[in-house]
Amino acid sequence: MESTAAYLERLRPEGGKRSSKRDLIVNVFLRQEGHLSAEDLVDLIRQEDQKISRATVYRTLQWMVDAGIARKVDFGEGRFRFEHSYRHPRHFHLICKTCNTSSEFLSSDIEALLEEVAAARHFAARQSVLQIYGTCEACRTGRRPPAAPVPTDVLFARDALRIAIATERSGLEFYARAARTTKNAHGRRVFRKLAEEEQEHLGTLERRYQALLAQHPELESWPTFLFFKGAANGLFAAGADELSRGVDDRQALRIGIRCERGSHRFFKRYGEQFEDSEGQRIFLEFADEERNHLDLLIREYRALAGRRTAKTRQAAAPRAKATRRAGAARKRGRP
Amino acid sequence: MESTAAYLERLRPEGGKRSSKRDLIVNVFLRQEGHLSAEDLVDLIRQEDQKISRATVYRTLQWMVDAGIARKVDFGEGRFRFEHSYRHPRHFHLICKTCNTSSEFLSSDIEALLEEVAAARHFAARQSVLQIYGTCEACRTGRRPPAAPVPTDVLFARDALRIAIATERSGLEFYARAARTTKNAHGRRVFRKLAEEEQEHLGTLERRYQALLAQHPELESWPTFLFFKGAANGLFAAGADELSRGVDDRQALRIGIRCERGSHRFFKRYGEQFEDSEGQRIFLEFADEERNHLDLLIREYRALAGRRTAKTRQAAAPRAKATRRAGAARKRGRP
DNA sequence: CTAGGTGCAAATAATTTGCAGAGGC
DNA sequence: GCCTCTGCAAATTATTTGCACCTAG
Repeated sequence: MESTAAYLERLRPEGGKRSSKRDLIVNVFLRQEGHLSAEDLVDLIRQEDQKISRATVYRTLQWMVDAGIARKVDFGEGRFRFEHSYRHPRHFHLICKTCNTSSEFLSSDIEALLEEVAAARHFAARQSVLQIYGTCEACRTGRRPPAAPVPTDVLFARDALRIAIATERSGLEFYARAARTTKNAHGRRVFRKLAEEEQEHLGTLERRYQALLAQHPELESWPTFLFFKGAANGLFAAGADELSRGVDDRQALRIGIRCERGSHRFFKRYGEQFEDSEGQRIFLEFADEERNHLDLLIREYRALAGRRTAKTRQAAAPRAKATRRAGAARKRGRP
Repeated sequence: MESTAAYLERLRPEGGKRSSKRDLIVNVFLRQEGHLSAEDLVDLIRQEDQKISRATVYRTLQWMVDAGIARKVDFGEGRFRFEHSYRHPRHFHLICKTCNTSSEFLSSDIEALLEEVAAARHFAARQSVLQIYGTCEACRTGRRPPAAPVPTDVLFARDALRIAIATERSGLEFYARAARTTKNAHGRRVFRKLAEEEQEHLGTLERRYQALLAQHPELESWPTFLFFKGAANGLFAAGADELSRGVDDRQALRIGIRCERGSHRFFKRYGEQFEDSEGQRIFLEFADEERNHLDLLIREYRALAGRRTAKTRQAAAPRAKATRRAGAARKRGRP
């Protein structure tokens, strides 16, 4: 995992000079978890160095924002707060007006809808700010939230893994069922192979999830950070549903392709947008895995469609539609 | 349609005194369309009365916010802007950093996802702020946007009508197809009756849409304000799709019930949340219409399920599931 | 030695407040 | 007459800037 020192070295702008003051401010800032106002940070700094000027803190904050180390956030309080990007993915905020705390979440579904809105208006979106104001659970019930805070990137990784696991699990179920129901011997082999691959991926993911849990024992007590309906709950579940209504091997393959494509997109989206830390590695790896599934499915689909086309060409001939679809699938596959 | 005077009378707080200064400020403010800063408003006011103090403008803005006449919005500029609620539904913002203009949209799908996130965190949401920052079409292409601005509530009404029309249209298609495919004579009558009702509603809605268009000739040149996939594109289209794969009358009714329930919820959501103007009336009327469809479908479903249950009870007996579902539907229906 | 970096104090910018007088009910 | 509203000027708050000095490269 990348250290704060390596992270800073990577982001430090060209032509700047080192300075012990700035280093102190940056280090104190990166040690914090929450959303600090400039004043908060001045107070923290003053605990270690009485003489640092407010102006220097402001200037250093601006420097960090320019370098991409910090993000300036506006909770409508009439002043800005700052959060660091180190091991801290992009996110939205829930802001409690009672205790003035904020918690974070990310929703892939919302992000997708935002993109659609921007596209419909021909608007080149660069950044989205989403804040839900209200009262948090702790303030309404009096219960205190769990003690030790978990870094956001860990929550992100946890949820990404959960989504991946759920996806692979329903994928496994889907292919296992397909293997059971198909009458065609080759089809059975294909689906069984796919089911085995899913089984293996599933094992890898579950081990990784357990490892993450071992590192952060309280991890599971924290609420969902990353919301996403697109993969497991949406696509694969619908696919399994369609399957249970009885489809042929070709349709089953097509459903599989649709599902794998959806989850590949999900992992790619978040892998690419990750600025730092473990997250990017995990996600791009998942994206690759999904891509491999997709390729396999497309190859199989192509072969199956070809065989069918040949067979039906001998008998009657109304399979043109299926052949065209196979052609479209080929175009989207690898060369 | 409610006048500004009636609107103010309704919202004016108890125990306050009239004042010609405040009246002037409020009236000038309500005449504006965009998002004004306090300074903008001072400049506008000074054109009509040189002596009005900046402090009074600030105090009046606060008074309007408290009364619900104005909303304070923060575009991250370091100062607040204000927009009035008169004929101006809740919305989100697209903010162009180049020309500093903002345009508005609303997405029922995003709002639904926000509610889910808040519920998952046990967070009592009171208000959501969503801003997409970037560059607008006009700034990128140099083309100027259409001249005469259309009030937001009119755009809202237009899109609501479009959604309603699309919903009714696919509902009509759905029922017409169901009437055509069912073998059962009673089922044919039921679906034909439903199709006729949809036809009539469709006519009403289309006339209303035309009337709105007559009032605002440039209306159709404005981009979508209200985004919603839940009704026409989502539910009914999926329903029609299911139907085309061949379902029996009972299933068709169940699909209809699901669709009508979805669109009823949509209209109720926006009808209830409307603060003012035409919008609320239109939406609640739509909600009622959808509710009537829903009731009719539930009655028919109940009757059909009853008949089936009686019939199958005579022959074999594995219909318990269907009867239980009919019972659940009854609970949700009117007494 | 020289371009940044820093501290201090003053400037700015948006908004609020204390207070004395004006005005509606 | 009382209580609210208004104008003016001063205060407050968050942030930036001018300037003289300091320090790393």
